[in-house]
Amino acid sequence: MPSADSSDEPASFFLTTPIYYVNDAPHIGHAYTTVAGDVLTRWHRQRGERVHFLTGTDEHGTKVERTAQAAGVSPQEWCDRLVEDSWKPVLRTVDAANDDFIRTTEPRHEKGVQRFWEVLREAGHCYASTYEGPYCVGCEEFKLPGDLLEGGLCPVHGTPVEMLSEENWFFRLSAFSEALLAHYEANPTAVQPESAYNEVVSFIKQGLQDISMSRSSVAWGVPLPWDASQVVYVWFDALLNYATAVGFGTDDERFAQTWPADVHLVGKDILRFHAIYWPAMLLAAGLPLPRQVFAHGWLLVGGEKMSKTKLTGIAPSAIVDHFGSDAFRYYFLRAIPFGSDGSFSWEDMSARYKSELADQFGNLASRLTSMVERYRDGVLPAPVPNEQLSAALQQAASDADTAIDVLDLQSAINAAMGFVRTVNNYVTETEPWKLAKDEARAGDLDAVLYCTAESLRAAAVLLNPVIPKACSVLWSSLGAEAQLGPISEQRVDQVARWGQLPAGARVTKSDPLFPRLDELSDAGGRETAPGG
RNA sequence: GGGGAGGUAGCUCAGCCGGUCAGAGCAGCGGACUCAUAAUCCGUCGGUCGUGGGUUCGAGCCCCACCCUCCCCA
Repeated sequence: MPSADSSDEPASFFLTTPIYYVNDAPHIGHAYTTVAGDVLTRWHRQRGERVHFLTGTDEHGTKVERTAQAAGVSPQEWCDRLVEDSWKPVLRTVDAANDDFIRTTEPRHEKGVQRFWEVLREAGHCYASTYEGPYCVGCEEFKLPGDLLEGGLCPVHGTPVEMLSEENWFFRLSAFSEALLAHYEANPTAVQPESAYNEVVSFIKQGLQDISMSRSSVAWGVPLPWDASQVVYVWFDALLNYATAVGFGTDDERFAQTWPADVHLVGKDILRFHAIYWPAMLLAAGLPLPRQVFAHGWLLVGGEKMSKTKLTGIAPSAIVDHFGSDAFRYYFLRAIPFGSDGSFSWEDMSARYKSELADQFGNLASRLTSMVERYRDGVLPAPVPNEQLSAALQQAASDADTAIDVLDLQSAINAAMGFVRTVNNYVTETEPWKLAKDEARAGDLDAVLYCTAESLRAAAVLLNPVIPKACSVLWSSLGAEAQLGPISEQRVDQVARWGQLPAGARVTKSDPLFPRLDELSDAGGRETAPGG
């Protein structure tokens, strides 16, 4: 994305996760999206761009209302509790540095939602009509055809649903088929990966139907400004968070500066809402469309999609408590091509932790820092050039940066880790421990130690978006902090400039970056066993 | 019911428009080395490419049928 801007203003990058349904129990699927967004935004920050990373919670709807009632509290109290006790802690668990957290029950959101639909209604994009659909009396709500069990039974009650109708307001979605198609034909990367793009385009080609955007049977929601008997249907409320969070309806100037989003990260299950309904809403309002909707795959456990009901939902903390947040972040992005489904297993997680994080990366840091301490009293020798390592670094940095542009997080990580491999190889081949035994070769030893340290400096910068805690420790351990400033301010577009670590930097051996862990107890155990 | 994705070494996966395409990483095995978190480096074993047909001089790669998994729509 070359920004043709000639100004000195740093590019801005606005990225979102979906807002998570507050009533769900947070599992690793939610954390996966959040982590991917966090890594992307950290990378963009290290490009020197102004970044805005948004996440939040979706809090309206009958289900919330009902569970709150069952718990004997108001829906608002119920949401407050879930947000504070369940959702915000997940961000800390996975070490996510979001810039904002929007809740759909906040005034800034509700105001924006009302403003938005008011605009659409005035522009003639809404009309009253009758909605008819399968309705479960037990749930007191309409179901989507896809929600029903075999034979048209309610998935909650297992009882037959009835066809019921109510007066609703409709959004003229059908009016935007052409415009959406034209947009996607002109912007083939606006929905990624390609399979998602194809799905969206063929769905639009089937013809879009107007869609009910309000509900009269629900109380916990944003009231329509012109019809207080109805609330905005939860999706048409939730999607607007991306706009209301950056000022739509409350701070027009800020909104104009920030919108549109560069990337909406979504799970493939909610692709249609983001790639069809949402852009159509924006077209209706005359607003710019998001530059890209990226649909990532499912996390599978034991070959099955995770779900709360099947007990396959794993809490992020279950993994982080054992492996740490860095390993969590690393594993899911490294092991699974972003955009594809991927399987999680404790075995694979353990194997990658050990082989890649501990043995390849962590151990390289140990090798270098021990040798500098042992052979040079912890004082880094003077910079010397190194063709081979410079070239490898240049390539890795460029490959990683290119990969990030297309959200290929796996390749970005592989590029950095490939460089780590090169450096391990370099150390083995140059045999500094032998040089150390020969006074006459002190200069050669200096060179090897410097080149290895300088390579680690670069590796730390490149991996910092993914494993920030470990890289920060390494950064200090290399004595880089004092000379070069905080690692988070190191630019990825400058990382390949050789010779940044200065002579005399204080190198100290730290605790292992990724210590060996105890074997996980009982084979295949833990709470991951697909519980019968 | 319609549409789509996928089934390739023990594991996770690459294989673009058919002709060194039978590959990588991990695991396993053997060797080198000792700075290091028993780490590193090198070498190596390993697959009738879901099943059955077909097209072709030649097919994981094309066609048909079937089996299995998953997704979307109805």
